[in-house]
Amino acid sequence: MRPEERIFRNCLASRGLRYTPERNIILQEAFNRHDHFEAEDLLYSIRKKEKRTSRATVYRTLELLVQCGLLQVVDFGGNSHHYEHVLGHQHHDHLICERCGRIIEFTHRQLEKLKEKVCQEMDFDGRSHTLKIFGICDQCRGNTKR
Amino acid sequence: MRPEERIFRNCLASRGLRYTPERNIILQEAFNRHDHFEAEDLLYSIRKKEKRTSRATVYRTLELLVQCGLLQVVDFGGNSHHYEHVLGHQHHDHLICERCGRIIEFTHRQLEKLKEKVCQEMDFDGRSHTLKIFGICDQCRGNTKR
DNA sequence: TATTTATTGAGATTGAATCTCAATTTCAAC
DNA sequence: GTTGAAATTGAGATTCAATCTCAATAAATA
Ligand SMILES: [Mn+2]
Ligand SMILES: [Mn+2]
Ligand SMILES: [Zn+2]
Ligand SMILES: [Zn+2]
Repeated sequence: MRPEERIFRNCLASRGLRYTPERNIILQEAFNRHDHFEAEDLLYSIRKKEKRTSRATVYRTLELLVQCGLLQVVDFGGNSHHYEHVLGHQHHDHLICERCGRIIEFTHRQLEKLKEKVCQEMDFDGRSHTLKIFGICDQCRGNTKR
Repeated sequence: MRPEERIFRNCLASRGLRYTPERNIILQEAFNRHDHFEAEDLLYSIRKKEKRTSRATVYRTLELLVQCGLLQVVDFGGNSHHYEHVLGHQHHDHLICERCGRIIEFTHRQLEKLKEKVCQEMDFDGRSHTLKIFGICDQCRGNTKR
């Protein structure tokens, strides 16, 4: 059994909820993807495969997947939420190209330290963070520096 | 003349646009505030003072104020945009208390350096960034550490 | 004054997200 | 395998911020 399925089953069971066919379809579709995606996209993909699932169930299930720690909402400033995998991905932040919209992931160990320092100085109990850097990606600059 | 008014007038003039009474009211109201605010709040405040202004004009004018560099959109993850002053405020980032919703501003000079480093390593021309740290504020922890 | 151009506002529209509730499914107990 | 309680689903209604439409109005210009 795929690890995400086991986790989802366990999480649901521990809350007295059921692993239904609809939830299975949505889980599969969410983990077939390997980029950031939107709820409406997911719904569209599922319907294209003639698997009928309601919009309400998609939204409800994505919320459950977030609660179970399998997915995460990530906000790129548009008018809709985006989701990404948590399972199998370490924490990372994002570069966002303002010209082509490309999203590039990165991690930087110093950022974690800096976060600790800021929290200490501000007497804040920081639990999580998001850093987004907006600019122009290398492709859009035609691979010329600056 | 208040500096924000001069800037707004100049910016509008340079684009062949007019400084109207409605735009004046909205500018004033936006700069009376000294925290993060939403378009609907602003509209409500204006109407409470019996100054009739349409929702469309408020949204349109806020957009102009952003384009003129007087305001900035800042996203706290809710379902609506928030605005904050740019004029008279240096760049800063935000701590967001997940219990009481309080927004705390901070600046940290190392963050700018780190951003430069990340951009260099990733071959990305970074123009701006936002860092949000989510957690629990000192007040919500009852002023006890951790 | 006449003409052009920008602006406004009431209301319609969009679109993501949520809600409602009757019908259906699931599961455990008998 | 029948029964009943509890969870789940889906079609469609609803919400809400934000945007759009377009006729009426105001301001600038000739
Ligand atoms: Mn990501
Ligand atoms: Mn701020
Ligand atoms: Zn790009
Ligand atoms: Zn707090």
